[in-house]
Amino acid sequence: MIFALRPSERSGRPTIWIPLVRRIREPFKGLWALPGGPLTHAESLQDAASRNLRETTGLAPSYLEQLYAFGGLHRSPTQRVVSIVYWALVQPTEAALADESENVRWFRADRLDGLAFDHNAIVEYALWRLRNKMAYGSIAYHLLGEYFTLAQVREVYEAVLDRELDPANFRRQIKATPEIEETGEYLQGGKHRPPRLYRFTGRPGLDPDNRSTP
Amino acid sequence: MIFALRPSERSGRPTIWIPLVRRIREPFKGLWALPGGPLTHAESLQDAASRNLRETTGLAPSYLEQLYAFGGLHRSPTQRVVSIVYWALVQPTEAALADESENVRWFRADRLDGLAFDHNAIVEYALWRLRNKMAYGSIAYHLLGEYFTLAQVREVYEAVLDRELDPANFRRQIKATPEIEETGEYLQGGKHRPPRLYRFTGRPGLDPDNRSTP
DNA sequence: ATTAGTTATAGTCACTTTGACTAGAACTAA
DNA sequence: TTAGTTCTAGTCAAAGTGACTATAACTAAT
Repeated sequence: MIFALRPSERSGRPTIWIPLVRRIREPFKGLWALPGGPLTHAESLQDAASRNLRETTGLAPSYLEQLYAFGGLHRSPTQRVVSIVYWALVQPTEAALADESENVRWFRADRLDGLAFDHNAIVEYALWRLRNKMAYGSIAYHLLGEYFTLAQVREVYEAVLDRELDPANFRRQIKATPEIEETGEYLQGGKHRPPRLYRFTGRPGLDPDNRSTP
Repeated sequence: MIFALRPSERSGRPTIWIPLVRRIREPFKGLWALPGGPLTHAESLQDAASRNLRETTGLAPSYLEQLYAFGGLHRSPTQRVVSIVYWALVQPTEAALADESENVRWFRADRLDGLAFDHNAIVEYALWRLRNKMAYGSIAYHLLGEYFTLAQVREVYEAVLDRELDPANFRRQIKATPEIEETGEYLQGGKHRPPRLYRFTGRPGLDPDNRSTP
């Protein structure tokens, strides 16, 4: 499951979107589903997730993490399927490059319905995890480019948490995190005072399965 | 992976222990390993975890949650193995009933070394998750019986976080959580003022894979 | 019966964090 | 030059936290 920021159709403010692929065979032929594919013998779980991501959407994520292993008995009507689901965050520049076609399209993550299999529940759970991680850790920056303004960070938080935040208080909190670095640059071109640009210097935590990989 | 509270050999204060099983065949024959087994076609992931737990140790956990899916290429020297690991908390009364034998024995979770496969790394990760969950959510109570004193809760925190906590401040925090209910009972038999007994009224969150199960 | 020892429990105090709010700074567009 | 907008720095009260003190309530020893 891939999360990316895109401007809302109406307000133009950033919202959370995910790409889905259309099922071209049974079961659930014609319905939209999460991209995915089989695990081969020669690749780790994370490598398989990366590869499937690239093959179906052409995306290379800046953040990739295991979400959950789903293995209920009746997930697919035809056979027993165990899905080890990963979720990714991609930066806007990346997301813009994603292949879009008749069978691959972006949707707003909070307005999905009628997906194949149990994919609606999976998206729900991923959104819940995203909100949790956001409230605690430093993950919002993987949805932005290398340089960003504090207002952009706030918009990410507002999009994910679905509520407005006080600009002054939010700024105070972000500036207290040591991983955010001030740059000398300013974003020009707005119709107002130009905001300072910042940079994220932290590294995402390694997945436990990859810790001992050389 | 099963966590339970047991008194330390030296200090007698509660510490975290897990049961391990001895490998009776190659690879890693003779080494200690986490209990586990195959997933059959007719059971969900959680059911399989429960069953394997019961079959190897005789335990029925009061708390069971998916930990992580491990699928690195070289986890086993003989074949490719993907392990979907669950972790459980059991109450002391339960833990005392566990089968112990030549090939099943309890170990201190923080003093393990030389386990089979990548099981050392898995235990490390589980302990990290346990500490995290403990600091935030209400999970410590699943390691205790139905009734407990606030000092017992504090000892659980101290065992998992591996540091001492101020009794007065800890008490203030716990009493602020609405899920902890005062009972009229007191624990008798100590050589000092008898502490009040409390009860935990919260329910553990459902695993996402089981949400739609009837 | 009294006292010492131990833990339970309540409370104080300084310090930090948080949410609501005010105000000035710095830019663009009219 | 002025109005409009956002950026940015503050203030202030409320709530939470860590260190600490003091009293309550029991048991065991004298």
